[in-house]
Amino acid sequence: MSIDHIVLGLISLNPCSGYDMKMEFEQGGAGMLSALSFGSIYPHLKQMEQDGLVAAVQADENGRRKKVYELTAQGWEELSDWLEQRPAYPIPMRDDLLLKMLFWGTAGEEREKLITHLQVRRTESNDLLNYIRDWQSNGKSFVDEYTELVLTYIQTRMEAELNWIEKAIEQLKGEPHLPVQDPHWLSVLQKARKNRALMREESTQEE
Amino acid sequence: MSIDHIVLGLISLNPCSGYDMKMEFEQGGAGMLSALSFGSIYPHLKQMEQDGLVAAVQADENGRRKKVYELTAQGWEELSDWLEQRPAYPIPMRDDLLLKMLFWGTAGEEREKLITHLQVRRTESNDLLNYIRDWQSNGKSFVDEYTELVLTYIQTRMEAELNWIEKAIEQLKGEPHLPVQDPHWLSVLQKARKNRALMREESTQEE
DNA sequence: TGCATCATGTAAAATGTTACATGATTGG
DNA sequence: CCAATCATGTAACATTTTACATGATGCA
Repeated sequence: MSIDHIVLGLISLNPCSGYDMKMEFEQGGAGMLSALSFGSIYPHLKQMEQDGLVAAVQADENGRRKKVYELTAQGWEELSDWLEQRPAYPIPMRDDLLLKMLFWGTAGEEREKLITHLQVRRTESNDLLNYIRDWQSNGKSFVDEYTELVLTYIQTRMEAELNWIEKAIEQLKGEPHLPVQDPHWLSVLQKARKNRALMREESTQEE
Repeated sequence: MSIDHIVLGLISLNPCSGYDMKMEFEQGGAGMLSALSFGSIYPHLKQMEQDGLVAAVQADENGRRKKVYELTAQGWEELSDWLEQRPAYPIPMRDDLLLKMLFWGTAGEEREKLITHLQVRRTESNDLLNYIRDWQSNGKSFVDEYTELVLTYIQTRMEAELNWIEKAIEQLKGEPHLPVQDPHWLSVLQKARKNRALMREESTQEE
């Protein structure tokens, strides 16, 4: 997969300009699956035009100069080739909240703070879920059978996340659990390690 | 969030070397949330040592030279600061399969091929799910209450995905649906656009 | 008139990956 | 003894974002 394929796909839905694409990423449906900046979009379009994948038509919409791109035969070809290729398995999502939770215990952070993080996430995910629900019946966007399946996927994923958040918050409001599995006694050693580091700091400052 | 924070977190779990971290990303639990290469890990560790966030101890494990890193007081501090900061909302996941589905209709691809893609994905996701289930009771890895919640999250997400795949395959085996929402008649215009592009190609070749 | 939005583009800076170089040790 | 794995590191390369430059139009 590459940016070029996403660009090709967007144009296949509807001929559009670089600016239109950016809007699609920021406010449209494509934004849920990818993000792209102007500094990336324009040079790519330029290159793709040189390669004969897309063709620009100088269009003037409401008197505003605009370069609207359409796919060439070669562009349709390339898009089709990509679609048929076996999709790459998604690379791990770098999720700040989850990553923090992984280290929450050893760093000895307060449970209350983590609950707050989860509540914030709940609000944000809920907003996004509502946005997607609106989106597929907003009367403006193109939604075919395949798009609908993608939207269902994202909704399902969001709903599963919200359920999990609810349960996680409930659990964290209760008493802390002991480690489930800790064959090397890391949770025990960890406190000593941290204290040692802090001690060393003190003695250095005393010098 | 940055790589430094992930590195700090990994060391907080257990003092380790650059090589250990890579292994953790490839085969351990951290790999589900992030990926990192040697070319990224080593320079970062070097920089972080200079900045006083970590300290290297020349350790020899089984006669093999090894640089094991431990957090300094400043390192613990920095980790703690990051953990308390409001987590960034995860950036859109660039999922090849979903992206392809978004463009499947306009490109006029065959439904059978998409079903195959979904079946492959089902197998891969199923393998990953089994791996995670094993992981939390493999007798080797550290799993505390927070880690367990993260693992539950990933499992929930995977199960939701597998359910969705099942339903999607069923639907695609049936008759195609008409677009749910298409205010600008894109699906109608699209065929003409593609044909026009292909025609132009032919006439060019004839010259 | 002046600010927000539309619209395109470039160059510098940041960031990360791939490929390579190096060398020790374990196990078949 | 030779291949695989352990282990660290660098430099070239690829890619992307950020910041900046430019200019037109709509509207208050």
